[in-house]
Amino acid sequence: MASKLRKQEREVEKQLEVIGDGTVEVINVDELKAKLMRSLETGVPLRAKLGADPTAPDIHLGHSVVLKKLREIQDLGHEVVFLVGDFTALIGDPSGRSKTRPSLSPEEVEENAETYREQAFKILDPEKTIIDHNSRWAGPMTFRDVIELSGKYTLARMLERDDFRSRLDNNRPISIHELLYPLLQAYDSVALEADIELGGTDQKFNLMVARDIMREYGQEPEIAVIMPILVGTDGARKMSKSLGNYIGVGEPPEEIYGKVMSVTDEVMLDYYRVLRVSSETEIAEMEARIKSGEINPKDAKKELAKRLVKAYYDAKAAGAAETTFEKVHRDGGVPDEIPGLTPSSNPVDIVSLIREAGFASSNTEARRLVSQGAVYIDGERITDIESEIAIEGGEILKVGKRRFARLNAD
RNA sequence: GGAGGGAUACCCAAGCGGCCAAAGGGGGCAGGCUGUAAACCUGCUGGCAUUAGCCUUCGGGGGUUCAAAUCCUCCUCCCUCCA
Repeated sequence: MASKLRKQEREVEKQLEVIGDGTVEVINVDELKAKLMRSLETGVPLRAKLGADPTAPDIHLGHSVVLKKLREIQDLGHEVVFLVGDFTALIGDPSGRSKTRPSLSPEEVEENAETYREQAFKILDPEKTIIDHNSRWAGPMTFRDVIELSGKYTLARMLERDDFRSRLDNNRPISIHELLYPLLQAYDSVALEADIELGGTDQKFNLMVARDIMREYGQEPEIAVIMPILVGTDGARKMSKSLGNYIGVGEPPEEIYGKVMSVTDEVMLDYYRVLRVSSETEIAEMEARIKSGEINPKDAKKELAKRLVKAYYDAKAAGAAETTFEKVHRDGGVPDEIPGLTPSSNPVDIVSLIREAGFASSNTEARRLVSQGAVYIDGERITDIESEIAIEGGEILKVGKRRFARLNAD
């Protein structure tokens, strides 16, 4: 009996470690411990929730931080609910910014959600993931229900949120529905009776509200597992699709590889850490070696790029992406696979050729590229805007460092 | 209900009668260098034609003027304050 108990304790400790690894914060660890203990005793898995806003369907490395944690929890045998915020999406824009997002139709939401799911399942185990939609309970809610829900929270507490506080202080607008948002999200947890909710640090406030609201509804508050936010490829702002500084998990291998390579050395180290590509000790060691000059940061970055491609494709794709990258960027060569192009006339003037290849959106831009020395045919730089190119077939048009087309004689 | 502020190119933001295709920054693109699509330096960044030049753009319409992003007027939208 005593040994069984000890075994359980060890299991709980193990799970706590797995869940806590790489997090910024777990609120609250003691409560989590109690939940885990009870789960082991009763054999009922915990239910972990992740809310997904189906407005921007491309899952990127930033999302992967949270999804990966969810997968780990899943692998511990717990239940994972992937909650599509279709109802919230129909209302409009909840977060920060002033710009109103156009409301989406249910069809659009479903379409986005489908893409989202597909990509999320590159990380989550599709067999063990429960998909739900918050319209299921939020839709039938009456105004009366909403008032009741609103009555469980105060403005003062809402204003604890930095975002709201600073907007209020700076005389910037806060619309009412924005105040409702955390409540709605919190209610999702009530409806699901979630044990755990995942989120980035930017979600901390919402997660705390959820805990409070759950208590108000007589439930045990969920555990907030808070993950770090991943910085975008620009190294300045958080990774997000709308900022265009993201690396999508659904992008082609060469693209992922290349984008990782374009990131600064500093961001690279951050990616190693936040994406937990290596263990903390390995990363620390690597960092020291880079500092001492023992390792070239470039090689560390290549390793990162390769591992990430491997995570979303396989080792073969990673190798191929690396080969292509080396060929193009180190050796100034040509990738194996490049799109073909049959010009509308032969010979063609260089400006039309560039435009037909889609490498410039106007003649002026095409001319600019030529005069900047960005254009090559078979490795030979074209500097004369008037150049007429006679095509025999097989010539390689290169514009800039990374845009290629193979020309066909027609 | 009252008073005020604002809308400028991909984004932020100057300009407030001509010298404005419109400062500056960001982003993007290109070149150089390199360790790479890092960092750094330089250039370009409305379109057509590239010689000159022409056309379109400063929330929308209408005006004033030889000439407007800049002045007047109406409209639309956004924000703030007072009530």
